[in-house]
Amino acid sequence: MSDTISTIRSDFITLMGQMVESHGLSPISGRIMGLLIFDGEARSFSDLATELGVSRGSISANARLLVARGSIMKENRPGDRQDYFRISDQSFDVMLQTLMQRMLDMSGRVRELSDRLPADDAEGDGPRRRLGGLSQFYAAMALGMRQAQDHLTGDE
Amino acid sequence: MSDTISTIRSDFITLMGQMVESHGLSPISGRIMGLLIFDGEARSFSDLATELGVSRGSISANARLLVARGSIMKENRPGDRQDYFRISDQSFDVMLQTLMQRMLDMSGRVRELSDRLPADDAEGDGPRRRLGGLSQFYAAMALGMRQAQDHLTGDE
DNA sequence: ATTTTTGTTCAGTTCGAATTGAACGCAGAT
DNA sequence: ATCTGCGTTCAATTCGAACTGAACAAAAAT
Repeated sequence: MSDTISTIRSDFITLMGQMVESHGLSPISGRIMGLLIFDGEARSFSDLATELGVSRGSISANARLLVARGSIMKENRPGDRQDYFRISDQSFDVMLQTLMQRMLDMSGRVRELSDRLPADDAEGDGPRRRLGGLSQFYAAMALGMRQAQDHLTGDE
Repeated sequence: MSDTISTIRSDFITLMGQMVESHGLSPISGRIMGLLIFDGEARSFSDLATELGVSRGSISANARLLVARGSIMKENRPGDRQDYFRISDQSFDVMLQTLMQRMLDMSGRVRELSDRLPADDAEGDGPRRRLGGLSQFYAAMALGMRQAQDHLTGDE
């Protein structure tokens, strides 16, 4: 079988590169996260560029973004000028939080519009009600994610 | 104030064009849905092209996709060869279902990889555990969306 | 028969996000 | 002082998804 650990590792990194697009991140950001999740320990800036086969410029930009989000952490070691990165304990939570925030934003924006609409005429059915429904939809999604969050942090 | 209904309608359509990107749809698909949600009633193929200011080719492709997803419905009227479209009652549910399915897929794909990994050595901490955690993460997201679904269909 | 209306198809174009790569500044080593 | 290694920056490039628009087929109207 070709099921060596390094094959799985490589597959996982590729998979992460694809999956994170639904989180609004670039492929390289996903692959960085994938590599750091798999390895667990801290890896150097150069390692990332070499192992992922991408330019240092890309590592710089993407790593900075991931650090800002709280998905990964930058470490600096005395006597070593290289930057090291490791996956953050909250990396999953950050993903969840980000998605949840986006849902709340959408809910709010739709609610703003629906609130400016005059009351629907006749028996309930009108634009205001429909937009209100969409706003509720996003609010329910956000709530569902909060429950997912509770579920994940609860039994640990 | 410039808060005429048509302004709000236009803003909502624009907003939908932006929001649906997180659902993996194109801007035009979102604007079609936005227009149909706002108006509630059925609109003709030509109306959509004219009001949204896009090519008929785009309407054709995007409307077909939305019909296939179950987000909108095509109507044909006797003695009128135009196609009419209206928002589907399940349009919100389809969005939810789609996202939930994606989460389940991700959970499964990560699980596949983690299952091929040898048991972690030492005290629990290893790649297998971390990938397992990610798989659980996506599973929890899917569960959260099911709860959102229940929440939405429950109190109506 | 011819013209018009309607939706589909697909080759070409547009557009922007992602990535590259070279220039740069900084800091330690020689 | 010079050189080397490290990370940042930004102009240029790549690449693909989204969109266009013209050609087309089908069906009704003239």
